[in-house]
Order: sequence, then structure tokens, then C-alpha cells
Amino acid sequence: MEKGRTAKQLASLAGVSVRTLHYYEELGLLHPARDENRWRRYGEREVATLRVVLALRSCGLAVGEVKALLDADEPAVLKTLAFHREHLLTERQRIETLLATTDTFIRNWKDMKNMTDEESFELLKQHCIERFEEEYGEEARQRYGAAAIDEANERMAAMSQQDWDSKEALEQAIKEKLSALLPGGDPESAEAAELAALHGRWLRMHWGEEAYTPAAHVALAKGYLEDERFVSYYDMPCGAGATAFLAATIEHALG
Amino acid sequence: MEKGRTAKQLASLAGVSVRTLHYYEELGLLHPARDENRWRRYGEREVATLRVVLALRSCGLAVGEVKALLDADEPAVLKTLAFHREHLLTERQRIETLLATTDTFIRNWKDMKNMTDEESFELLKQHCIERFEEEYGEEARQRYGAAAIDEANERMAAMSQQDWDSKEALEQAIKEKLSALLPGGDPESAEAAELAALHGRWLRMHWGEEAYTPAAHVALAKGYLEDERFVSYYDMPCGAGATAFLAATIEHALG
DNA sequence: ATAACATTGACGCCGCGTTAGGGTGG
DNA sequence: CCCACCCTAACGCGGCGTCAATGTTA
Repeated sequence: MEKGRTAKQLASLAGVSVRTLHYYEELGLLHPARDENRWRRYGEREVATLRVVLALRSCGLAVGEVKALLDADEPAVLKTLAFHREHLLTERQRIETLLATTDTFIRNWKDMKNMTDEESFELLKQHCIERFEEEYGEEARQRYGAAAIDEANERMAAMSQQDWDSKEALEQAIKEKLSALLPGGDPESAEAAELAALHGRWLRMHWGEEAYTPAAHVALAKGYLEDERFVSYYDMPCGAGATAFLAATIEHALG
Repeated sequence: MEKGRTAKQLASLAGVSVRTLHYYEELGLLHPARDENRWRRYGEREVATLRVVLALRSCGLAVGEVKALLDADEPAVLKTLAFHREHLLTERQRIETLLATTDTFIRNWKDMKNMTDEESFELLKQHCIERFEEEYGEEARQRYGAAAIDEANERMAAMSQQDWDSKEALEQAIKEKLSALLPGGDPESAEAAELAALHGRWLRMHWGEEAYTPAAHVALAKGYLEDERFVSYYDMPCGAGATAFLAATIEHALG
């Protein structure tokens, strides 16, 4: 009889499976000793670590995040927990939306069959808003404030089919002009000023005429450069440096 | 220019990726025609189908469930949606619990380090309750009523460490006796009556002394046989037919 | 020629559950 | 000899995203 608990012993003590212990070890959360037959032996330190891990998991944190917290100090832990709390609130909101949608379909399933283009267009917009939220939501809220994003979303949801089409066309036109100007182009040329104007029209569709100011436009463009996902939104289809070029263009035209 | 939309056209029309269209086709949800170059051509029928698929997906239904609903009649659809709604309610409750747990840890993270055995024991019980809910929750609520299950969970959460240990010991003893008696044993023997008595003690720990009646005990045992997960709970560790033997034992001793 | 489409095929993500195949302890 | 435990290695799930390699159209 060696020192320390075996896998099964710790597993039933902690209420998890042996596989879970192995998995946590694979990811570097646990480091049990081994006896002469390579059997894992969990000492008091591992038991304590596992307790912390399970406690943090019970908040819904991902295992990777828990790993990062194991060696973190208190402020870092609190920051992660607060961040995670926001995530949970978003999740709850998502569930609420799913419930509402489900209830709608339960109430009148017949309408599904004759769903008009109009109704399915609403779904499409909803879909796009959700995609944005998933991809950029958190960053955008931190950078521009939750109220601004919520308002932009509402504005999008209120768009007519025509509005929508011209928004898409505008995005297409911006990318095409950007692609055309990027190789060796001058951000201070007249062509570039047109590009900035196109982007301004696009922005006004999202923010509304009243909320738009040239200064805010320039600030937004600078903000783009600080988030790689925003950067890749233009760089990926138009080429490396596209976002920087666009930002320079806007700053020269409006700054 | 052939008839019907190409993949990209339908994708941007519907607001999903081309990969998604391919995936739905793999699973048999869509069946686009092919032109002479094997390019997919989506006709009006596929567009309509996709609309239904996305609508049902927007309720949070799994793709497999959506597939099953494509050829289903209205009552079947409504039944699935109602079932799904219950699932969403459970999910929401889960998020609420995670939020509460997270808030607790945010309020006093220091206590984590000195978490006593007592507190981590509470977590263990919570954990076990959740595992039960995931595995048997829905079936059990349908069979025995939500109130009974909720009460059993509360009773479990209120158990002391001693109660818990004796509950575990009891489960162990039941399985051992069942394993011993199963090969050729007689459900009407005195040994078998002891087995039924052990199971009765276990049940009283879950239901409480007042709620227990021999008749309900017998009914429960019969209920075991109608859910394969309950059956395998005893059959898997003790051998095939263990649950049936246990039920026969209980019925003879108490019926 | 170039770019923007199209095709099939396959890996990756997360958190384990679940075999499979072979050793060890009591 | 048996059984309960130990080990490693690997696939599987869901819903696609994301290459990769190759062909087609404008």
C-alpha cells in the first residue's frame, strides 16, 4: 500500500469519472505522482487542486480558463469571473430569445408553410445580428459601449428590404474600391476620398444621420486597427493593409 | 446560365455559409440538382425547404431533430416543439444556477482557498444531483411527477456527510447482495427479502419516512423495468436480469 | 491570365464517454 | 483463477469553420 489515493478513489471522492482525471492531467491541470507500476497517486496537493478546478468548473468556466486561473492572483481571477458573468448573461438572453421564437412557432405553426418573403427576411436580419454578436459583440461593446451596439442592432432590425439591399451593395462597393486602390494607391487621392465617403454613407445607415459626426467616424476607423477581427474583415477579402489604408483615407478626408 | 441558384447565391440569400448548405445536404436535409459540371443547383423547392430548416434551427432545435420534422405532420411538430420548450426551460435554469455560483465566488473568492471539507461536500452533492438530472431527469419527472423529483433533490441536498456515506454504503450493499443472489437465486427466499429490505431503507432515505409506502415501493420497482437506463443501472454492474430480479423480490416481499 | 466561383475531402474544436487491448493487486 | 482495478491509445459526438487540392466560368 503506497501513499496517496488511486484514480478511482479520488474520482469517487470528488464525484467525477476517472477519465476526467486523466483528461485534466493531459491538459496540465493535475500532476499526480506515479508509483513503481506507473499507477497514479494523488496526494493532498492534487486533491486540493482538483477541488479548486471543480469549483471553478461549477461556474461554467471552460477547462482552459480554469487552467489559466490556477496560477493567477486574486485580481486576475476576479476579472475572469466578472467577464464570465457577462458571458452567462448573454447566454441567458440567447435562451430567452430561443424561447420566444419557439413560442411563436408553437402558437401558429400553420403560418410557417405560407411564410412570406417578408417574414423570412426578418429572420435573415435576426440571423445576421446574431452572427455579429457572436463574432464581435463583446469587443464592440467594450470599445463603443453597450448602448451604441444595442441601438445599431435595433436600427438593423428596423431596416426595410431596400435598405438592406443598398447596405449590402455599399459593403460590396467599399470592398471593391478598396481592392482597386490598395496596391500602391494614395490615401490622399480624390479616389480615396470617394472611398471615405462610401464608408461614411455605410456608417450613417448603422448609426443614423443624427448620431454621425466626422470626428466619431475617424475615431471608429482608428478603433478598427486595434482589433484583429475588425482588421481581417477588410484585410482578408481586399489584401493585407486594407484596413490601415481605409483608416488613413478616412483620417485624411475628415480629420 | 442554367436554372436555379448556385451555392453562393443561395447562401447569401439565406444568410448562411456554403459549408452549411453542404452539411445540410450530407445529413439529407437538402437535395439540390446538379448541372452538367456537377455544380449544385438549388430550385424553389430547396429554397423553401431551407427556409423551414432555418426557421426551426432558430428555435434552437438540433439539425437531426429538424430533419425528423421535415416529413412530419402538424401534431408531431407541435409535440417536438413543446418538448424542446421544456428543454430550453431547463437550460435557462442551468444558466441561473451558474450565475448564482459565479456570484458567490466573486463575492468571496478568499474563502475558496480555505474551503472546508464541508463546503466542498456541498458541491459534491450538487454535482451528483446534476448528473442525475442530466441522465434521468426528464424520464423521472414524466414518470413520477416533477414535484416528487424536486423533493427528492432537496432531501439529497439536505443530507449530512453521515447520511451520504450510509446512502453510498447502502447502494454498495444492495448491488453486492444482488450480484450474489442473481445466479440461480430465488426471489422468494429469505435472502431476497433482506435485499428488498435494504432497497426499502435506501428508498426511505430519498423519499423520507412519511412519503414511503410499500405500495409505492412496488410501483417504483415496476417502473424501473420500463426505462432501459434504470434497468442498466442495476444490470450493468450486477449482470443481466438484475433489475428484473430486484423488482420480483420487492413485489413478493411487499406486494 | 486572373479572379472568383465551384467541387470533394479531411482536420479541428470541447469535454469528456466509451470501447479496445493488455497489465497488476488481493 | 477471478475480479476489480490500473494503464495507454483511440474514436465519437454537433455544427459547422477552415484549409487543401483541383476544376470551371467570365
